[in-house]
Parts: sequence; structure tokens; C-alpha cells
Amino acid sequence: MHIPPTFSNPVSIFSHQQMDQGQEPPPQPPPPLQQQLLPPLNPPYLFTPSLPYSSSSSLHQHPPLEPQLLPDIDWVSLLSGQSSLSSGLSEINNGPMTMMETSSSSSAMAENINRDEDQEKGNNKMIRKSSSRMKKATRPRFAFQTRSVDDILDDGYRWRKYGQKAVKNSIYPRSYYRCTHHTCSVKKQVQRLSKDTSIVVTTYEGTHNHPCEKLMETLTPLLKQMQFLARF
DNA sequence: CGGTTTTGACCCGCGC
DNA sequence: GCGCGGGTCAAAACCG
Repeated sequence: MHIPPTFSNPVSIFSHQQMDQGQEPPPQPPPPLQQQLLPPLNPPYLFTPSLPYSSSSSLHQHPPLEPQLLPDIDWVSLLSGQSSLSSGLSEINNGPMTMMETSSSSSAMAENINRDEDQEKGNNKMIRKSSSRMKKATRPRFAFQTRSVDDILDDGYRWRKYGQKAVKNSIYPRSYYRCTHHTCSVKKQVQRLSKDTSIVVTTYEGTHNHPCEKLMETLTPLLKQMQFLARF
């Protein structure tokens, strides 16, 4: 029996540049929750306040919101990136991102192409393979550390593992996951630090284009109840 | 039986 | 050009 890991105990959040260079991130104190909603200091890697990281943490650590505020929140559109609030956030992420996508071959575009190609049955395997390995472009990507006995954190999304690699200078392998949602191309990497084996480094790449099912399951009855109470 | 995990092979970028 | 390391593919195995 152990305590299931959550995002309420992140050790630190850092840009992926540090991970790409194979360096372990410098130790940082746990960031305040507000800080998690800010972009990291060093571009071009952008912090993606894509749910549920920030929201689940908020749910665990923040006191409940005032009931009268809740009826104005459209959780569905918020979680799917449609609301004014999330568009404000996405403005932070998408502005520079657009420039990066135009300045290099966008991996998001490349993946769309590849997905289209995947659907074409008679395609030459090698052609598809080579096109799927187009030059990597920058996507919204960030990593953070979590102290946990489990490598897999329950973030509310469903993931399918598609690879595992041994990491140089580390006794622990790195695992590669892809979001199982058919329209979503978000990936994540999970790796345990060899320096501090209690810390798991999770790297997210991309932004979910669909709501978090688990979070919605949890929030919907709560929201309804609060909306009911708010009428009095 | 369908979805997920495992794992060896393959591809690509980069440094020398 | 070559070797290395990282990322992905895909067939087989596994599992509920």
C-alpha cells in the first residue's frame, strides 16, 4: 500500500532545454502554484499550462473557490482550450509558437501529415518511416520533477507506451508515452533520476486538444452541486 | 478480442 | 564517413 502519486508534490519545473542536454536540472524549491502558470525563463521552450497539471495541483492545494464565482466558469471549454481564460493562456503559448512553426518545419504539421499517411493503407513503409522522422521542431514542452515511488503519475489522461530506452549515465530507462486520444498528439517522457532515485522527471510535449476525462468526471458533479448552492 | 506493453530494429542528428 | 545517443516503429507478447 502506498500513496498514489499526484501533481500536488512537484519538486521543480524547468524548461526542456536542460533535459535535451542530458543535464539534470538544478535543484529548485517547489514553485508556488501561481508560478506554475508562468512561462519558464529561458525560451524557446514554453511552459504549457495545459491541464491537468496546474488544475489538479490547484485542486489539491487551493481552498475551494467561492461558489458564486463558479457558474461563470465553462469548464468544458476551458479544458478544451476554447474559453477566454484559456485563450488568454494560449496567447502566451501560441504567439511565439506560431513563429517557431513558420520558421521551421512544424512537427505538429508533420505529424498531421504522418497521421494522414498512416491512414492510407497502401503507402510505402519506408516513405512513411522517413517522413515521420522529419526534423524535430519545437513544440510546447516542459518538464518537472515529482517525488514519487511510482514512475507513472495519474494525470487524468490516458497514455500508451510506445518506447523505452536506456539512458546514458543512468541506471533507469526513459519511457515514452503518447496520449491515446485519437485526435491528440501529446507525448510525454518519464525518467527516474539516478542521482536521487525518489525523483521522477516527467516531460510533456504538446498540448492536449481535448478535455481531461478524469478531471471532468470529478468536477462535473461538484460543479453542479455548487451551482445549485449558488442559487441561494 | 481489443487495447496496451515490451523490445529489438531502425532512423536521424550531431560531434569528431 | 563513422559512431553514438536519442527517438520512433512495429511485431509479438501480454492482459483484462
